Formats: sequence, C-alpha cells, structure tokens
Amino acid sequence: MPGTLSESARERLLQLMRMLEKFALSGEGGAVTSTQAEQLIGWPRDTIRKDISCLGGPGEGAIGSSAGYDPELLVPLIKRALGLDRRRKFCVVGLGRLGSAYINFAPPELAEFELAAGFDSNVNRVEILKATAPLYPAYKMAEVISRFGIEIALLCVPAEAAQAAAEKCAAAGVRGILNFAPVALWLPGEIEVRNVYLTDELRALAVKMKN
Amino acid sequence: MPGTLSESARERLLQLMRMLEKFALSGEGGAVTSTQAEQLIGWPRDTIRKDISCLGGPGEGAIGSSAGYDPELLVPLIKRALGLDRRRKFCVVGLGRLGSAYINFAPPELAEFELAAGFDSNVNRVEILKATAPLYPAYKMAEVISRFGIEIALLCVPAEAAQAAAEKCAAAGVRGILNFAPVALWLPGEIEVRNVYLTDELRALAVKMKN
DNA sequence: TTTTGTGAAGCGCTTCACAGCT
DNA sequence: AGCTGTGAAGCGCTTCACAAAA
Repeated sequence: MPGTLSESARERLLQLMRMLEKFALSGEGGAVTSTQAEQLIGWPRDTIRKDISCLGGPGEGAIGSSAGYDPELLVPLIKRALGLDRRRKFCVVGLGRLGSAYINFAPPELAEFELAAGFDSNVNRVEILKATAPLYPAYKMAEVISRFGIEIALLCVPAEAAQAAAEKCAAAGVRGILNFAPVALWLPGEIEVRNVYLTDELRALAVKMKN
Repeated sequence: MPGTLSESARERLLQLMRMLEKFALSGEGGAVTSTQAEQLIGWPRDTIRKDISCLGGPGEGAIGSSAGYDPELLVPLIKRALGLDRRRKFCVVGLGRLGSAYINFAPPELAEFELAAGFDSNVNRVEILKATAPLYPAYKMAEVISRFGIEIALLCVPAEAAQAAAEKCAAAGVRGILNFAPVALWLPGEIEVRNVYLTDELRALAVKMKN
C-alpha cells in the first residue's frame, strides 16, 4: 500500500539505497535481486520486497522484473519516498576540533547536502581556518542562515553553549539539528534533533555486544 | 516477564537511564514517576512502566512505590539489564582531526568506558599530541590491545585505511567497533559494528524532517 | 486522588504462501 | 529453476483497563 512506510521500513530502505549506490558504481551494471540484497544488508527478502512494493506510484506497474531490481530505477524511487530528492544546505556551528573536522566535508556520493557556512564565536578561528565553505563570526548566524536558506545545523559547540546556539539556529529558520554536544536540547516540536553523542554510541554498541 | 526486552525497549531504557542520571545529580533526590518520565523522554507512561516491569528479578517485589521510582535503585537495574554494569576499555585508532577530538574524551557521567590507548601510523602525531591516555604507533596495536584487554575501537582513520585497520583490531581481540569512516566494514559476525557516518546521520535527520 | 503493576485486547509489522511471469 | 508482487496469516509490541496500594 503506497504512502505508508513504517519507521523500520524507512531505515531498511536507507540501508538498501546505500548498498545499491555502492553496487551501481562498482561496475556491475546489472540488476539486484532481493536475495542478493538480503545477503548484503541482512534483512529478509520478503520484507525487502514488501518495502519496495510500497514505493510504487499508482498504476505505474512493476518496479522490478523477474531479473531483479534496476538500481538506476530503484534509487530515485527510494529517494523520492524518503524525501531525499531535494538538495539541502547545512552549516557547522562551532569550529573546534570536531567542527573543523567537518568543515571540509564533501559527501562522496552525489551530494544531496551542501555545506553552506561555518560559524564560530572566536574570530581568529574564522579567519585562520581554511574550508570549502565561507566561515563567519557567530554574530552573523541569524543573517547568514536565513539569507542562504540553510535548513540543517551541525552543532559542534561545547556543552555549555549548546542550548543557546540551538535556539539561535531555530530562530533563524533551521529545521533540523545534528547535535554533537553532550546535552539534551529543549526546542519547539517542529525542529528535528538528532543526537550524536559518543557516550550514547558507546553504550548502544556495548548493549549490542551483549555480555 | 523478565528476560525479554525488545530492541525498542532497550532503546527506551537507555534514554530513561540518561534522564534519570541527569535528574539524580541535578539535586532533587526524590522519586520519578512514569508520568514525569513521559514528559521528559516522550514515550507513553504505560510503555515505560511495562519496560521497567521487565527488569524485576524473580520475586524481588516492587521496583517502584506509589511515590514513583527511585533513580538510585532503578539506574543500576537498567544497567544490569543492558549489560552496562561492567567497565569496558576502548581505544582510538587514527588521530587525525576527528580522532584527536576524541582522545581527550572523558565521559562526564560515571565512566563505564575507559579510554585506554590511541594509535596512529604517523609517529610524529603520536609524539606531539597530548592526551589523558597513552598513545602508540600503529604497529603496536595488536600487542597493546590484547595486553590491556581493550574491547572497543573508535575507528577514525581515512576511508582507504578503514578495512585494514578494522581487521587488525578484530584480530587483536576487539569485540565492537564504532566506525567513523565512510565505508561499510566486512568483518566476522561476532564483531559488532556501529557506523557513525555523517552522510547517514544527515539523511536520517532529513527523513525525519519529512517534506 | 495519585501512583505501580499486569493480564488482555488491539494493532501494526513481518512472514508466509502462492499466483503470475521470464 | 529463478524472480516479483501481494493478500492473508501469524506474532510481537503497544495500549488499554483495572486491581492494589499509599
């Protein structure tokens, strides 16, 4: 049934898409079957087929053939379904060790994300660091974010400064925040926050490691 | 029913634990009710209570009272259930911008993880960088990892070097890898791998941001 | 009245099984 | 034989509703 994609289905499709992209540019132009996909990403083939069947537009007929799925056809469908078919601008807030590690980041795959700016309250850093994107002092955040239509912020400031910086981002129009600071952010509900905090990652890993 | 914790239940308990720790050291020594927890972490109170009820040892009686749950009692129970009641050593492999950002990392909460070593193939970096943990040249990885019983590796090397480095870790006895390099690792099944890759995080965030 | 704790109902996702096709 | 696509069954998690206690 098109239109309904569970949380888990979206996650599987994300993995599938990544795998298909790798597969496509690794030479082999052919189709990918659900059986192959099962071996590569680990989910049952039936589940994968069901997920894919949810992507179909109304009355567009089959997505795959009995030879399998064509990555060239499937990847765009997944992107559309996941809302990844649009370019989004993001910025890095806080250019310490972590922030400056990301400031030269250019996603190797077809860039659906564009690094549009970097900010730091320390003017020295802004002037010294080299980056592919323009760097600005922190007081220009609101202006730059709204002028360029930046939608996502990578929050790399120290924990003490995180909440205030996040609020500035939100007020300026940012709609999603990747929070690398070890604090929980309290923001209006329409802002999506995703925490990337080392302790949590370590814990999640340890939990999976079982005993 | 003790013993059965779904994937999602474990994730909720992880969040709950984090919240309880914050709550406990923020002064207020009192109990936390499921209603408060609902407001703080967002999951329905019934679900939270069910999750907690799964923690109970056999015949130990109630975990909470009608005043709520005592963090001092609950947090250890959660840690035990999630296998986080044991100290684990980890190391940082690759001391570039990202790796060196983590080399001074000391988790603010009661450290259930101990940074035991850092490695880099560039001997200069090893000698120049300052860190709370000892740093070694890469060729000593196998020896140091097994000598100290390091269980987890933070893989911060460039993409080209990731697979080889991961294999060295695995061979030396590491049982979990936090992979910051933008490549999928192929490792024996008993090694847990958790990818922390910026593009994936951005995508996941964008998906949640909907339209 | 608030709370926890829990059996049972409800519901959504996964899995099965099979039809149709190459 | 393989493959996709899909209704239906199965099952697991969440939610409900209520008992018991403070």
